Amino acid sequence: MDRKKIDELIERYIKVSFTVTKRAEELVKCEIDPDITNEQHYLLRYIHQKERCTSTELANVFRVNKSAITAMINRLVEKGFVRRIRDEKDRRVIYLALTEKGSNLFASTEERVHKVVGSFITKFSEDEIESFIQTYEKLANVLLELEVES
Amino acid sequence: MDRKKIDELIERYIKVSFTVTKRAEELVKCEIDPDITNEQHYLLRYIHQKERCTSTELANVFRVNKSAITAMINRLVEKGFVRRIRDEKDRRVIYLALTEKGSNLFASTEERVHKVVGSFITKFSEDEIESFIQTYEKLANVLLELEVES
DNA sequence: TTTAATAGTTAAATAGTTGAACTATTTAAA
DNA sequence: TTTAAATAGTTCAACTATTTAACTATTAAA
Repeated sequence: MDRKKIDELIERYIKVSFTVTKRAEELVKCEIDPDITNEQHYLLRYIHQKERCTSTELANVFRVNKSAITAMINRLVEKGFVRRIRDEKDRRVIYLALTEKGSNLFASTEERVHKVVGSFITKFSEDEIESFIQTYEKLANVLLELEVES
Repeated sequence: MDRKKIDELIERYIKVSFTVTKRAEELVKCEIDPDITNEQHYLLRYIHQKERCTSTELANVFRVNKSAITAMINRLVEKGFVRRIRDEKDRRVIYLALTEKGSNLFASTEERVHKVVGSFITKFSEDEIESFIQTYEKLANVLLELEVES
């Protein structure tokens, strides 16, 4: 691959990822309950998927400091969507889980988010979207592997 | 495409885009001058590319209210990276442009960002990355067309 | 049994964001 | 032509998200 082509691809990637990220965030915002933010919805998604998890785990997955997680989780706890459960074996650890209310909010919101994502994905052929996502997943794995080095 | 496959693709897309976005933001942050934020770098990039633009245009491209742009541009002006230029024909309009200092900062930062993006892109074959970006661009266009409807 | 490390919180500071109210200016309508 | 509507941008208050440093509590290791 020659230098010129590489530079062209880099420029295109930077531009397109900017556009898609901004627009996708906006679409998600339209679908979620106005009572929560996009980031809060992503937290609910992660906790839902794991059933329960710790602040340290969230900080690592969301790439922020633990204190940022404390602040966001506090808001979700205040709103009654998340609860803290102290580990009885290791009393330093506090597990986070969705409440009934949080679970319901997540389910109904995620259904709308799925619909809107689906409305775009179905504009592509199965082959095209499958190979797109495969490359995207490879890229994600490359980025995830970096962590080992740091 | 059957329902089950669609749902699988949606799940994979949501997951992978989350991961890549978070990790990419983190990498950019490592490369940019600690004196500016990622969003500020993206503003510098856009203004650089357009040579000059307005707040209204930035608000539309960055998908935020104009008052958010005012706040961010104020910070960049205070730091001496951006200057405001009043349009003499239509005195409501204020053009934004990079200063010499802003231009230099952007150039050196963008070089590092290019390098790090390049280090990932070159892990893929030209064919694979070309078709990945093509689909990504199609997706961006689908999202950009929505604007007309709203 | 001190010392290290780990898990999480608090507090101060800053960036980014929205929404409403505002100024200034230009365009359009009566 | 004068008044009303639209446009461009700013200000302000309130809020979320974030970092860094200092902190508490608890567990693991020397």
